[in-house]
Amino acid sequence: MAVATSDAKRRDNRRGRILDAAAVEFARSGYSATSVRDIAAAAGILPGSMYYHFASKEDLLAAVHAAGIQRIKERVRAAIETADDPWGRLEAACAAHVETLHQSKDYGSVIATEFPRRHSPKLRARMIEERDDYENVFRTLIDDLPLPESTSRKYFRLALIGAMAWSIAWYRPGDDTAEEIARHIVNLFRPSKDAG
Amino acid sequence: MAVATSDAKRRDNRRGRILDAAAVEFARSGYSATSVRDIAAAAGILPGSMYYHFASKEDLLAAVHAAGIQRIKERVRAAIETADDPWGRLEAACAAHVETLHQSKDYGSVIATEFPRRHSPKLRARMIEERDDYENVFRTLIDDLPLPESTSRKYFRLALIGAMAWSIAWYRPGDDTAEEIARHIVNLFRPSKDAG
DNA sequence: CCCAATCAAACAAACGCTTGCCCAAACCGG
DNA sequence: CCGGTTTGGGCAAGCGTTTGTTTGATTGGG
Repeated sequence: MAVATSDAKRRDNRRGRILDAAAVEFARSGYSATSVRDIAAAAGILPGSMYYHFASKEDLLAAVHAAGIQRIKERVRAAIETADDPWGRLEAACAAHVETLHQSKDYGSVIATEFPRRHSPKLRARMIEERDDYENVFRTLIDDLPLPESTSRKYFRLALIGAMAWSIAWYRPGDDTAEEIARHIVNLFRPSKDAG
Repeated sequence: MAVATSDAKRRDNRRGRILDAAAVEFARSGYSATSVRDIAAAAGILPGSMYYHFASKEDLLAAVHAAGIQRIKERVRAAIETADDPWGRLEAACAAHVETLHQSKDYGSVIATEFPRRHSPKLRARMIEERDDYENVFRTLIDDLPLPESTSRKYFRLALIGAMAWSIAWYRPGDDTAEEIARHIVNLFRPSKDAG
């Protein structure tokens, strides 16, 4: 049991290092512009060695995407617990979302950057499913908000997620923190602005 | 003069056909995943013939980007003229922006999809310059809005443009029209929601 | 001594790009 | 009008490189 765990841990470490390297490279250059050799070099292995752990480059992207969704979902879920009122919970969730998105060593920006449409049907379906599952967290949060009846909660969610995702296009280190960005964005969507 | 015009027209037509094809392919698959052979096939020429009109594949992207910015800027500028009040002008601008972004045969989605960071310094500088110039249109529009002092106009602009840009990630033909999407999004950003 | 894990090397295919050639239309002195 | 010349534009072919992937040998900890 202890041996099995150690084995699994080590395998995960190797696999994890490749996964980390792939996330960094995919985030920097995009999937198509990243070569298996780039990833291997960043992970400190030879290109062929990757294929012991992953069936293909596409499989690697799928793993990065799944891990990225899992992490951001965990962090957002944890952040929600720190607040009680609906708007506070949304703000906490957005702060965690933006923060995770901008950690370059993380998988976040791959999610905001790789469009499902551009990948094979199989991978596309997986990506959409995982994203929908994650976005349901926000769906619930937004359902709990006291909003005017005229406000479309669907567009609220899409616009909010879009505004946050787009931040990776303009954000530069040294700008505001992720928390400040999230607070500003949420405030824009708050009907009674004078409450902020 | 008439002959010269005809010559220029024909040259522009050839060049234009390659440009159109490149825009379509770049929009569908992204720059890196699009080959010169793909573009040539879509334009009905052989791969080598492209290099008579453009120095490189990167040059072709630069031309698509410049043309895309020019078109969307023209349309947004024209749309602004159709309204008088600040919020109406912003809504008209956003409708034109989203509409242009979603016309698949157009160059709009290349703008929202190709991140300057991922290209060579030279091209990156060009892209950023053109985008900034275009975004100044929105900067002016937003400056004219009557907003609470607590509202950051910078984040207003970034969030608004992000929300619209992200629509290419979720929009499917058959959904709402670009005008409806823009109206919904602008309403979300309007402080007095009951005015809509 | 075994077997999980990695390396070294190479594969075929696709890549961006270059070159040399060719045809048709435009040009222009006579 | 003519007919030689220029030239815009595309074709055919292939350059060297890089791509994702495979394979067979090798290694080292349990």
